[in-house]
Amino acid sequence: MSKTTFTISELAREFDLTPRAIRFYEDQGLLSPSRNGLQRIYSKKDRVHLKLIVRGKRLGLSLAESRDLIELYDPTSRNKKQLQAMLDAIDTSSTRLDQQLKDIQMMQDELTEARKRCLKALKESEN
Amino acid sequence: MSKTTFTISELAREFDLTPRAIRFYEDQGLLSPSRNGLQRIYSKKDRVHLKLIVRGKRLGLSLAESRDLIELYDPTSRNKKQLQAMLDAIDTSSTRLDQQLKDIQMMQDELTEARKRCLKALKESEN
DNA sequence: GGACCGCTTTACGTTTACGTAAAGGGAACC
DNA sequence: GGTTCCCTTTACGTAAACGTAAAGCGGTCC
Repeated sequence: MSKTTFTISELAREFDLTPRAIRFYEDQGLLSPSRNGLQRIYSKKDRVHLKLIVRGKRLGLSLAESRDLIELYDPTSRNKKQLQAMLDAIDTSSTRLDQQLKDIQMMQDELTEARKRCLKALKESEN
Repeated sequence: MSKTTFTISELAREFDLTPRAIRFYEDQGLLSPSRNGLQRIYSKKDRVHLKLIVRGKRLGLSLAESRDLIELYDPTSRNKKQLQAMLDAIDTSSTRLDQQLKDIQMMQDELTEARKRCLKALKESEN
């Protein structure tokens, strides 16, 4: 049976963050751990949220944007208007990801060229 | 014959930036326009640099990181050690882009699932 | 020659995402 | 009961990336 709760330092180690950062995410409404006295107790759900946060960070999302994405996770107890707004948000996110995909492709191409030039310069310096 | 020089507001419009931002990039060493008196005159090369900057921004790069990438463009007048450092930097960048590619793939998958759940909730609300 | 326009510099302000003390709670070990 | 951990709160500090006045230069249109 796998672990179901985590301390702040466990999660900090796992995701290479500081406890300070994790508390800050809670402050910004991205996490909501339960408590044992003063100590925070993180659930599997919190861990999933953290995973989304660090992934978002690698893609340049702000914490506010990651929070919005996290909130897209659960469509229950929403009215029709809210559901339509969710669909729009999903489309916007997806469009952005498509653009990032193109950007990555172009950057990779340019890096490949840069590498070629670099190797050429290395060869020419060895004469 | 295509345009070879640009004013700051032309580039600002083209890349959807403010003149203030463009001047800031120069301040940080990413651009080096020539001058006509006080006025800045941007070359095609500057424009290419700007394009790299905004692309980097979309991928979450800092200006310092974009500046490093821009400097990878020209391997001339570098010694062997510098060329080796350039190759390492290229590898590091490429690895990061690979990770971002995976992140995008996962996010797209999750968005697809979120959309499904959303549509399902919409249907169920229409009974 | 005055008004406007676009560009300039200088400089202080702002947001985001934490870092970094400082001071304390609580359980565990000796 | 003292020390050691690991956690906590409060609060001020900081780096990055600009925003935002304020004040001035230089050409041009009327």
